[in-house]
Amino acid sequence: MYKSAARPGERILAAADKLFYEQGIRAVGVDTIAAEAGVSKRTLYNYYPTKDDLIAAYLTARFKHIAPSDAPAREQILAYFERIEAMVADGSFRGCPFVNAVTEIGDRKHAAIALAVQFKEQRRQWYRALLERLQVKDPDALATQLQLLIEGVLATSLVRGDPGAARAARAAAEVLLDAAIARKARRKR
Amino acid sequence: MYKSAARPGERILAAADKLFYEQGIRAVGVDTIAAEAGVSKRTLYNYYPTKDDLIAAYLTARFKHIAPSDAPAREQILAYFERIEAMVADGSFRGCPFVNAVTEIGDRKHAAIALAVQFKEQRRQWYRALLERLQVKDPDALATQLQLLIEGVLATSLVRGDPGAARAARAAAEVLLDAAIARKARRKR
DNA sequence: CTCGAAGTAAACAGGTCTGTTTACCTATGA
DNA sequence: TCATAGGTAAACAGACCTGTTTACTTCGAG
Repeated sequence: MYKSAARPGERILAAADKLFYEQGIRAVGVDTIAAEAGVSKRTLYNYYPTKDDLIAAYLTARFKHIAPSDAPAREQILAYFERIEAMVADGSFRGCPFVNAVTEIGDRKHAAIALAVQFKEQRRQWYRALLERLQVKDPDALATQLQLLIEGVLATSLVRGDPGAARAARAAAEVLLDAAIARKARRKR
Repeated sequence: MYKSAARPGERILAAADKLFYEQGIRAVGVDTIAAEAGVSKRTLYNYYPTKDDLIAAYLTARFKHIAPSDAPAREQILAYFERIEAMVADGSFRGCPFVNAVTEIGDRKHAAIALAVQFKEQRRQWYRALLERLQVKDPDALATQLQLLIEGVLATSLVRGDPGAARAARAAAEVLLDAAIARKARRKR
């Protein structure tokens, strides 16, 4: 039984996602979101009692876990840089939504800040798990370093939409991986 | 002949710098800046005809060239990570003002975006010059990679004010430097 | 002494924002 | 049939924003 393309709640969230990400959280008003969703403001406030709730819902929805894969760990790690490169190349990239939210929000007690911290840590753990499979010496430290490269690519690509940054980061990640694996091998000898 | 602690124009810029950086460009209104500077709004608009002019002046003032130094190149590079670590540790760090401006502004034709791009490129060239002194194989590529680490540290420290990120980045930079120098040495043999 | 530049204080104009309210509509299930 | 849940449309309240204007003050140079 189809009532419309999607339920109001979903359409609102989709509109918020598009507008918040493309234009920024502070730059977009609730009226604009309601119009984009094809929904009255009354309905929007029925689903999300405040704009802050909508912001939190937007980030929560972006908080996707990465599907586990059996592909080689090294390839999975490097593939992430390639995905960013593709997003930058097609012009749809506007930085990391979580970092942007932290920049825009100011209030450190806003739910969005905690979500951002959690998201980054979840990603770091994802790297760490892959690195453990590679049996590098200090997976935790290397995971942090790889994530620093990722963050660097996100920020750099926001400022200057040049896919070259992602390629450079990928190359740097390879150097770090090789160094960690070589050290391990040396230790093994 | 002292008229007051500082000229109105300088006080306005100092107030704008403090408030824009600490709270964000969009979060701070001109009234607040005028009050902080101890200046009437009329005077503020006399010095900076629009808020955008004030934003541009704020970023231009942040656009400092790094003083040339005779210290060893490698130490100069690593010292930058330590400076960031110190800023994060004392709680005064709120991200890179240029990246924040790009995030907050939206309009790609705003003078602030060009300033941000120039600033990042200027920094990259600074690394490149130092790396040339170290005679690494591809100073340009390595400069980009080091800057990615820097950007990563800035973003990560904004989200989570943990000085550990800066230390991890410093360690990663050392690995990249060592790898580039070792490759060079190997090539020399 | 006086004139003009540069400043203050405060109101105002016109716009936008979040959030509320009012009045109306429409489909569905008992 | 008809009550009701859930929706629309549009006005409204109150805050805040950028930028302008008006009227008044202060102070130094000629």
